Amino acid sequence: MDKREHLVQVAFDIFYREGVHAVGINRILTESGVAKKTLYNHFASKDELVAATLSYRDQRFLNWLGERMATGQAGIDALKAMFDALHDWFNGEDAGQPQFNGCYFINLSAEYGDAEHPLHQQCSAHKRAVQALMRQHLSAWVESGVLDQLVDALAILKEGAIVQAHVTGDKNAALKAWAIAEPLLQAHVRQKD
Amino acid sequence: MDKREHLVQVAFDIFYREGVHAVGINRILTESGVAKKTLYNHFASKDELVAATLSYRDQRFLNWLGERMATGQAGIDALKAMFDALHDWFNGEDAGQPQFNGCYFINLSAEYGDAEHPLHQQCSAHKRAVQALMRQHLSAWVESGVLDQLVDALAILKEGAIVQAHVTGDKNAALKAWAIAEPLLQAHVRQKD
DNA sequence: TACCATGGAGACAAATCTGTCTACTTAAGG
DNA sequence: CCTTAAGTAGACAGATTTGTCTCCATGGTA
Repeated sequence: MDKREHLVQVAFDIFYREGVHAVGINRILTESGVAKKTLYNHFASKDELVAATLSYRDQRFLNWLGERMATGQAGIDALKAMFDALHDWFNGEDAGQPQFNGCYFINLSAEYGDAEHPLHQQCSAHKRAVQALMRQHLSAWVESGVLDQLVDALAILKEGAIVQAHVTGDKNAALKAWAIAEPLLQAHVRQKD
Repeated sequence: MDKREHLVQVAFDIFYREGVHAVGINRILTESGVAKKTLYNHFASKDELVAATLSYRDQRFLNWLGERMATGQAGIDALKAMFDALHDWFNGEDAGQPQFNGCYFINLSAEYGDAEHPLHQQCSAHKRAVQALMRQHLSAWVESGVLDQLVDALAILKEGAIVQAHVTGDKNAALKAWAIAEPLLQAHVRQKD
C-alpha cells in the first residue's frame, strides 16, 4: 500500500470536513495509522500536505465531473448533466462524492485569503480548469463570439449554487441555477451546419 | 471609548483578513491595546467574540447595502445599484467597505462547516437577511408569482460573483452577474397600473 | 547471511493556543 | 474621602501546535 496516497486521502477527508487550521497533524496521523516520521518523510511541512490534498481533490473532481458530463450527452446537454451532477453532490446521491461540505477550493481560499499565497493560487487554478472543461463542451455548439461570456456566466451560476447550498442549506440551488443557465445557452445555440 | 466595540472592530478586521483559526487572541489584544482581562470580561470565550464580529459585520453590511440601494433608485434600478455596489467593493472603490477579501460569512461558513454550529447558522441568517432586502425592493415591481424565483436567482448570482471575484480574482464578476440578472428582471416587470 | 531502506511508536523541543488569576492603576459617584 | 467598578499588564496553567530525532522492527535484495 502506498503510504503517501493513503495519507493524502485521509488528510483530505478531515481537512474538507473540519478545515485546515482547525485540525492538527496528529489527528491525521492517528486517524490514518501512519507514523509522524513517515509523514515528514513524504512532505516537508503541513502546507505541502495541504497542497497535495488540493491536487488530489482537483484530479478527482475533474475526473468525476468530466465523466458525468460525457455520458452520452453532447453540447448543451452536457451542461445540464453538470448541474444535475452538482445537485446529486449537494444531496448525497452520488457515491463518487464525499458528504457535501461546500467546495474544498472555496473553503481553502477562505482560509488562505491572500491571493498571492500558493495554496490560494492552486484553488484559482482549479477553478480555471473547471471553466476550461465547460468551454470544451460548449465550444462546438454555441456561437464563438459569446463563448467567453457564456463560460463566465456558467461559472458564476455554478459557484453561486455551491455557496447557496452550503451556507443557507438550499439543496435545490443547482436546479435553480440550471433554470437560469438553460435559456442563456438556448439563445446562443449555433445553427447546425 | 467603548472597549467592547473597539475590540469587535479590531477583531473583525483581523479575522476577515486572515481567518479565525489562523489568528490567536493575543494578536487581537496587542493590536487593539486592550488587556486580556478586559476581553474576557466582555466575552466568555473566543467563539463569543467571533459571534460579535459576525453581528457587527451583519449590521454594517446591511446598512451599507441598504443605503446604496436606496439612493434615489426604485424597483429594478435598486437591484442594479446592488450589483454596482458589489463591483465597487471588489475593486476597492467604496470607502465604506474594507479591502475585499471575499464574503466574511462565506469564509466563516468554510471554517465552521457544520450546519448545526451556531456560527454557521449566524452566517446563514445573514444571507437570509440580504435576500429579504432584495425581496423588499422587488416586491412592488415584479409579478408576485415569480418573486421567490427571482430572489433565489439574484442570490445565486450575487454569491457567485463574490466567489469568482475572490477565488479567481475576476474583479468584473459583479458586472457579469448583473448582465444575467437584468433581463431576468425585465421579463417580469409588472405592468404599471 | 548481511545490508539497507522504510516505517512504527513516540519522546522531545519550542512555540503558541485559550483562559484564569493576581496586583496595580484610574476614574466616577455618594 | 471612600468605595466600587473597570481597565492594564502580564504571569501562569494546561493543552496543543509543528517539526525533529531516537530507537526498534520488518522485509526485500545482493
